[in-house]
Amino acid sequence: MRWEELDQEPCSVARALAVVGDRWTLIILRDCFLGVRRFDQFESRLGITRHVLTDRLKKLVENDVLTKVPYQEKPLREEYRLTEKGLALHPVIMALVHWGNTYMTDERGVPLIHIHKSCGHRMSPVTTCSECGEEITARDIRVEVGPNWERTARDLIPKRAPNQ
Amino acid sequence: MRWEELDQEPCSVARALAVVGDRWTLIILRDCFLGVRRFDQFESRLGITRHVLTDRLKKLVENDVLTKVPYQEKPLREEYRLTEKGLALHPVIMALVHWGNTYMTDERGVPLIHIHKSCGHRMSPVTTCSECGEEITARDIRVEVGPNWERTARDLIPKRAPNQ
DNA sequence: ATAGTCAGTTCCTTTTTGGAACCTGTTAAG
DNA sequence: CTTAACAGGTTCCAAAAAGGAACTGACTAT
Repeated sequence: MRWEELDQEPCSVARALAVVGDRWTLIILRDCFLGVRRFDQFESRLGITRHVLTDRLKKLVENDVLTKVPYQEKPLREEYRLTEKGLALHPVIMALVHWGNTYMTDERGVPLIHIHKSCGHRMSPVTTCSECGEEITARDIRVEVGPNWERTARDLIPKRAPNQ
Repeated sequence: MRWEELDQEPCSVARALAVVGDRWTLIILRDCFLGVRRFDQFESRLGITRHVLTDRLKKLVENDVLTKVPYQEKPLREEYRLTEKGLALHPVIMALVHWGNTYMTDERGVPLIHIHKSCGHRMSPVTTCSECGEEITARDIRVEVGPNWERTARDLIPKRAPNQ
């Protein structure tokens, strides 16, 4: 499968990754959430090549994750800001940060900490059920095929091997 | 910056992405969470080339996200299972699914639905504060440099541009 | 004896990335 | 008035990664 075909897949993970699933995009977005907005800031902070940065920013704008906002004229200069769709990726970034903090830190501990403005505490993200509010883990969830997908997507959920 | 240097970065997102940040890895892990465990199942479901699949599975095992478990001898056959570290990526996958469901669905609606076993409802993931339990969004969080990082990481949080 | 299964490996071509230099419109410095 | 700096790119080429197909090796089933 080629990468461009991925957004056609009957799977929201695949479709999400068609937009944000490459080597650099999520790191660019991490910087967006830290307030970085300009081409040269991304470039110097990330160590990304200009070519790839141009391409990724363009794709993020095309997919309505970022939007270009002029901050001066003569010459026209635009900065990149997160849209609502882009801001909605915050849980993804937070989940990655939390996993990195848990499993990938060295003896100095976590590089950045997150303060919940309204309660004032240093926090970590907890994924909960929208219906009952309980914390959820992988073992708490059962996956089913969506109502309009029965016919076309019978392989979305794999059959278990005999020994499973 | 080369990709292999990314796990040295003083940022948990970068370190997490050093493990799971490439085009295929998170799709492989999505299938792991659906119960896929064998090489040929991944291959036929994903449309990935064998070469890349071999490489990604090997890296996931090296990083202790998956583990190889023999399911037969003569000839030796091993399947890939999520470790605890791998299971801990569930919030990342759930966040991606939810974002994909919200912004990338077509007229047929979401392909897969998630049932919370204990409450029985169809649910979506909500990211909350570990300290007060409130739902959090990007605007509710302030980021600060961790206690042991003041000297080395003064650029982790960018200075704002004058017009911001 | 022949075909099939599983988990790869090898070989070759195409695509993507890394890295450096160059371009365009404008303001600032000497 | 000439030169330099800045912001946000584009162009060019070499290196790395991915796609695609065929091959391997240790078995099992027909």
